[in-house]
Amino acid sequence: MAATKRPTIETVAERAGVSKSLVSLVMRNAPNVSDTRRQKVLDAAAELGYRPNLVARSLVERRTRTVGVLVNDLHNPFHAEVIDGLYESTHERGLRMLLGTGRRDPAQETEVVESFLAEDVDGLILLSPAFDQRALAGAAKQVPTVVVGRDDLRAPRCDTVVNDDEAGGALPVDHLVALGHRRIAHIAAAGAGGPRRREGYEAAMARHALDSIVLEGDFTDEGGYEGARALLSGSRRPSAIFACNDLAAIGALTAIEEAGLSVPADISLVGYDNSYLARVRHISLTSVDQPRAEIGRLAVEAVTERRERPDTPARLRTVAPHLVERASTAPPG
Amino acid sequence: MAATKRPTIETVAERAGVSKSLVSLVMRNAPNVSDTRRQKVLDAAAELGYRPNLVARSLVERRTRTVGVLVNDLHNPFHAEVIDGLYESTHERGLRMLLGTGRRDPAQETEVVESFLAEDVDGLILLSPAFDQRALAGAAKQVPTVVVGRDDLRAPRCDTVVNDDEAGGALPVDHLVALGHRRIAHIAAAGAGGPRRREGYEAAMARHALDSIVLEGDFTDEGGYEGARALLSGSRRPSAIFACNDLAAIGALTAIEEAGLSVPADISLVGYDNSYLARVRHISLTSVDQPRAEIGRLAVEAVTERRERPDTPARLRTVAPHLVERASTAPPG
DNA sequence: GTGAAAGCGCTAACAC
DNA sequence: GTGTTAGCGCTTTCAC
Repeated sequence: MAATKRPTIETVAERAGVSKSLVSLVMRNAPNVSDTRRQKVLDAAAELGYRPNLVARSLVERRTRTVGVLVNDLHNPFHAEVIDGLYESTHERGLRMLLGTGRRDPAQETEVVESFLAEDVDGLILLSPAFDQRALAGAAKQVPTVVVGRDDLRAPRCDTVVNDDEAGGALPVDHLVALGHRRIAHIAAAGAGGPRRREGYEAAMARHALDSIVLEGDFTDEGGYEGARALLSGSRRPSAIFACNDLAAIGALTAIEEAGLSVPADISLVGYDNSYLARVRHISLTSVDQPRAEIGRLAVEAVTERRERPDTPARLRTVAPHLVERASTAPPG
Repeated sequence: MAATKRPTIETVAERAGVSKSLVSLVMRNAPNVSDTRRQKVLDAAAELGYRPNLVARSLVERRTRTVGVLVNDLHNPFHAEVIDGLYESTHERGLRMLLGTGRRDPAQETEVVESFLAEDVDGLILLSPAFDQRALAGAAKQVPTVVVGRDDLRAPRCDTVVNDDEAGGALPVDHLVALGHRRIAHIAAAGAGGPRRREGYEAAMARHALDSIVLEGDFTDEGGYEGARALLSGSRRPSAIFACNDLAAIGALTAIEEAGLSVPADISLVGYDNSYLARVRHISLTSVDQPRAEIGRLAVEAVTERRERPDTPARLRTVAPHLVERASTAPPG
């Protein structure tokens, strides 16, 4: 602050009695420096509390070692965990992380991306953006860009990292069938991985020669609640419900209990995301887990690889989901 | 990327046939520019897709318009929401947000703060840091620093923003007493606001001439579960339980149901944080809300104010919690 | 191995 | 109102 001025490379050079370039080399652990002088510089730097100014370094290197992460919804616990994974891998590679959110509004998201670009970020990571194709293509032209969580949004030189939602949609079916269930319903959702999960569910049901029972819902508590109510009021009640995500599953749980039924005695329930919610003992929801840390790792890898080879074709990276069994599923009563 | 080089202020100046400084003024909406030339510059910039290089600007202005936010645990839904509030207010003031996490390890946190300082951030916002006094004082000496969520960590020129946990601890008691409860237990926790909440609880109980019943737990599901089990197995069962946070309340809920009792018929239950969990209909937990958006707003305000007047004494900003009533509390059966 | 000099893209004085 | 000049603090040729 006002009090003490931040020391510069020049101050250190004078103090150590060497040139600025030598200090620069030492601060970056360059190999070709004699041990005596290196130590001299290090001592001087330590005494002065010198820290290289990253802004100046970024300017001259024309790279900031920063990635811009755009998240459409920070409240979503799933995203929070992906961010955590992202942070881990950026940190490992010595990258910093700039965070922005567009609140699901394409105009705001564009604005955030613009500011990332102005900042000269090394890469852009977009978590389930609400973005349109054009905006994405524009960004991808300027900087390594990767979309996470949507595989319907493509652009040249823009990489994608997704969980294999189709495989994920099949897992609950296989699990429930193995337990003995035959009437397995799905509460579906549009957007993000919803349709893919549904496709996976339907394919798996067909594979087991069972009839699909699909109800349109959404990714919310409310959507799951309404969906389950509709299912329970129908003529032939399902013995198991697979909801599009954990939150919808909890909504379904509420409806099931309100109907005087219990989980898993009367109805088995499966969610998706293996979020915080699913892990709470009181809920203990069987759920499909997306490996978040790996998603983060792959996204950062995509950015760094594209920096090195900007013109390789856009690549889709997929991670495999797996089922985590908990107390909400059991053989049919 | 490699393909198109990013245009600079010079390119725009040539294209528009004016000087660099004029372009600079226009890009920052300076008032004293004639409309004709302003438009000329704007057109040239648009044609070239020019965007001022923020890194260069930061270097010369000696400020980055960036705040570094250190969060000890991104998984914690409470923090995620504070970050959201923080983002809102930084965004409003044209600040960008750099995010880092130290995973509750003081050494890692220090490292993150070091990198923020090297980056020349305008301010530091630390969410419940695991930091020690010394490290904090060091940071606060260099840049406006504010600690959020801990009031036991002070340093000169370092501001603090906390929820008034003591007041928050009293709210559930008043609410429960109003409903007719007299045997109200508290599951306490050490760390963060735990002790203050407990003090608030104890003071309120005393005020109502009731005996405190406190059980040491922690901020986890498990802690709440064990705490509630102990309370339920005691000779005189409480008619209401106030847990140190929502997660512990959910743990207590599990224990209560396992004991064959129900909420709120047999036991009323109150949590703290009014998190995502409390709002899920299936849980519908009465809980003490900390105004997260306001916390974020105050933290950013603290940073900007201290930038202007670095030497004002450290200031503690407090926000008032309030109780959100839901289905988990009712008059004693 | 080490130092001198140039310049990254921008803003801020200062002239006109 | 507008243009010119001098840096911001660093890395990077390029000599030595």
